Amino acid sequence: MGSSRSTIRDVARAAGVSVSTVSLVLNNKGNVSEATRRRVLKAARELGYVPLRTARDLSKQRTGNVGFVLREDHFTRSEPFYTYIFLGTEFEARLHSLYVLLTTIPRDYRKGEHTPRFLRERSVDGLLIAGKVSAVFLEEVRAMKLPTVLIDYEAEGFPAVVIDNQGGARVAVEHLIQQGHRRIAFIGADLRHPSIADRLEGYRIALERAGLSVDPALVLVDDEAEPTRATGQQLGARLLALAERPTAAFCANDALALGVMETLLQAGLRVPDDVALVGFDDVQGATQAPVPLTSVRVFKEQMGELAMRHLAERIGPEQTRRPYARGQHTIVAPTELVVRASSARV
Amino acid sequence: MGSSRSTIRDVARAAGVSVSTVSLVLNNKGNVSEATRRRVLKAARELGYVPLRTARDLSKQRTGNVGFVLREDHFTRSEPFYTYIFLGTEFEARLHSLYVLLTTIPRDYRKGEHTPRFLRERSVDGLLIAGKVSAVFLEEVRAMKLPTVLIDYEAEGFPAVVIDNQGGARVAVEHLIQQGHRRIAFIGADLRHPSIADRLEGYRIALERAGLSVDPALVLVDDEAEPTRATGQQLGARLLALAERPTAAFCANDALALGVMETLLQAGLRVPDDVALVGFDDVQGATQAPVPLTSVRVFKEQMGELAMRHLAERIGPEQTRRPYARGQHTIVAPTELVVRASSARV
DNA sequence: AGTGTTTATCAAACCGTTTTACCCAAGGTA
DNA sequence: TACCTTGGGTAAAACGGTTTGATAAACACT
Repeated sequence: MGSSRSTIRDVARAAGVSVSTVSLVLNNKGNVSEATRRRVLKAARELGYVPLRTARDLSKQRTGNVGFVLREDHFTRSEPFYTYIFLGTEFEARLHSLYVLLTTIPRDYRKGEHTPRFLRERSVDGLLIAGKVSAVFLEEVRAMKLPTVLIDYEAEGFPAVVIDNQGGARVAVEHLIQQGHRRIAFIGADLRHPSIADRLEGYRIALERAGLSVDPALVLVDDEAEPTRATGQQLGARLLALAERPTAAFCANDALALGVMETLLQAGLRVPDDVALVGFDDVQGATQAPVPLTSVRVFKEQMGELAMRHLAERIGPEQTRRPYARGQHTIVAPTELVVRASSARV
Repeated sequence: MGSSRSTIRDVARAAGVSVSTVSLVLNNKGNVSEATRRRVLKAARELGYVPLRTARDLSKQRTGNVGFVLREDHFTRSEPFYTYIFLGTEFEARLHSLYVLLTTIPRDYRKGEHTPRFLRERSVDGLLIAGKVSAVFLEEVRAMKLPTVLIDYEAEGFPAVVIDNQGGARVAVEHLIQQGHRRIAFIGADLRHPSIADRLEGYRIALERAGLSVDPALVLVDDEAEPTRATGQQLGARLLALAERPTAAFCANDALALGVMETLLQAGLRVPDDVALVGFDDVQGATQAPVPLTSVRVFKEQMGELAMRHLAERIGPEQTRRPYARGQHTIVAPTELVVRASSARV
């Protein structure tokens, strides 16, 4: 009936050694003869021994948890972008024997009021923050001196894992150029968001490298709007109204691109024949669009993995916490262009 | 500089009492005079004392965690149904001082291979399972004798929190009847899914109560398909082909309803004038449909809360674990009809 | 005054690990 | 032979709480 789980003492008794020896074996530490090591491992296996986390963590002076924070509106939006990132962190966490505590914070974060519980209770060894969050929150985190890694966002003093926005955009636009396009529009929203600004920069670089000039009239941006489908529809209308219409458009994200596409199709234009379109993010809806959308794919799980790995390195084991090495701070996750019908050869 | 966090001993010293007394005060236990109680609380506050979770949990012989398991494809689908449920559990967990460990399992779960880590390591006190999962997994869980609550799914021997599918469907159909409709179709998919079967049953009951007979020709079901938008489009076509067309349709979920709507509109019919539509779930897309969709709203966060509360009761404190009381097992979460344009008065 | 009962408090044991400091025997060196 | 090392092992001290059992003081009742 040996119902309740077995402890390290049981293993020690079964193997005929001391508790400390068992611990040493199980943690690959100290000098243990091959013979004893085997006896211990055998006993542990036979008893189905699994160390108790709470005991181990208490002893090791750590919590064994990391927090994953993102804005609620980001988490619940229909494109599961951050959900995939979370899954990536969860996957990598296993390799470091960490548990991930996921929590959301409101868009308009107020200090004490919304502080995640695990921060108040100090029951995480490190923190992952996904997406743009309130500066107030970042301040609070900074003050806690907790190892932290940002994902898909950047802020002074924090290491981060970000999309290669500029590179991805460049490749996308180079693709359009290669398809023979010369008049290529940029469709964007709020440029204060670093990702969008970087994508615009990638657009510029691609044009310049190809010896094409950047026509300001073709940079269609609504600086007050979010990069949504609705915004895309409006910008699509502006594109239609242009005196000299471009033959292609690179959109800062897929939502915008799908909005533009909708407007164009409704106006009777054809994609890609009249206007070719390329988006960014490769969301689920990209394949199901009326004209499947060429887009820049982002490896979301991979970003989560990279962030978690980086965080785990910072956390331990054994105050390995190296001094901040400026420049090694930001990890850039690669992208990939996925070509579909919306940019087929002219 | 008192850098490292303060312990219960610091508080005891500051308040001039023993460690045990501090513990008693902080847990509202035993007899403590009002004077000492205040001294202790004051000291704790001034030192910013927060009990260390690992220590507390080790001592209390619990882990302080509960697991939240759902299928990966459910988690990452674009309608954030389970995401909201998760948020509900997270919210309620705070009240019980529990942490929620979220993990996904694959659709085709294989025993040892995919077992969630926290189950192997036995580092949860209880388990929440959301949505349909592999029977193999449920077996494994059953064998662990871990307090468990299912959400939006049912299985023999497990308590569950489920949507009031039948009641919600009934109210939806009663609404259509009240609008003057007499020929009302049912649109559904795989009836093996209990929710869909229950919604069909609610449809039947509403008709019968109103003295209307159930016309088998109006029950449009594709038993081999998933309840998706695409399926809705096909069923919409079948509806159009009907000799005597119904004036309204109740759809087993919003995805189906939106598919039907698309087909109807493309065929030149008008909603609700020619055919009124009602869905179920009240997904995000319901408001943004060409004709905003009347739907049965499900309180997802609330379902999460209910499940977590129930689980917390089962877990403890103090072996409160009452013997299973059959009948108290299933908690039915209420629904609410949200009327929009798709079912406006005829 | 003596005897139970209740109230308020505390010392010590305990939870299951890791880690430290120490020990002993064997081998190597001067 | 006397004196280090070193390899292999252990007992005991953390880690920071909770809970139990004992105790002293205050109170109530004959």
